[in-house]
Amino acid sequence: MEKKTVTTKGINNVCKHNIRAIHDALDIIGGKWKISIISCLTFQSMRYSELLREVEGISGKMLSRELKELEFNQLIIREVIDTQPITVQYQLTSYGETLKHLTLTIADWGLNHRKKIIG
Amino acid sequence: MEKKTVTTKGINNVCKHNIRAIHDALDIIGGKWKISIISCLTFQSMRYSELLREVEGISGKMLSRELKELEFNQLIIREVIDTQPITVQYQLTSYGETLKHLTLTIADWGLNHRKKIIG
DNA sequence: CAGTATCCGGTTTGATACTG
DNA sequence: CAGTATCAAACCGGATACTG
Repeated sequence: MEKKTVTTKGINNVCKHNIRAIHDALDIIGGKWKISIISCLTFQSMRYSELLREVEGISGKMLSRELKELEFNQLIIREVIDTQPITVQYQLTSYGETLKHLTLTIADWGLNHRKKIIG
Repeated sequence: MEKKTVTTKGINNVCKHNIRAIHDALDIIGGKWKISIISCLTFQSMRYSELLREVEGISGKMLSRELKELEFNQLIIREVIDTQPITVQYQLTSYGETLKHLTLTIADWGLNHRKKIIG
């Protein structure tokens, strides 16, 4: 029951605890493009081809793969619209919207970082 | 000057703008382990071997590689302590500490996510 | 202790061509 | 339009052995 030992253990537990939580989060949103896609859909729902244009650098293969995973994890909904030819609209679920704060936090930091290194 | 056009362009610009910012951020903190390492060092500075224990699953090779990159980007400081044998202490820079909010946000979401899927 | 060097299989990713 | 199939290249990352 020595105080220092208890404190250290306390910190280490918080640390491991957080790492586990981070790991859980990154399992879902940790891909190379997922945060970007979610961020996009935060502003408005979009079609496949729109996302392809908006998410700079992503290939079609990667986009459909990442979308599939996001859908599987119930962060987005895929809606097929019966036009000719068909179009597909992607939108965040309400669960996906719980990531809004997270994506904004990352974007904020990235913006400040760019300011810092580019000046 | 039609209103709808202006609005749409505005949204798209915000979208691309955010994606660029996210991309900038992920360049720095997007590795498999970086957020976890930073989260760890948020609580206290640590030695190499302590990090190896705390960051579950990481290998020595990956840890030193990630630490090198974090140091290069001035998020952490590596301090060699002249014991016998030498020990090395890693700590966040004040710039690295600007990531505190971000890591907590991710950990929070991950925690809630675990609650959701495990119940 | 705190790493580095090497080997090597597995995964990720891009380019391109193709489909309904 | 919204994808899928296939191949090849690049990268990731573990195990092991080694160094100062």
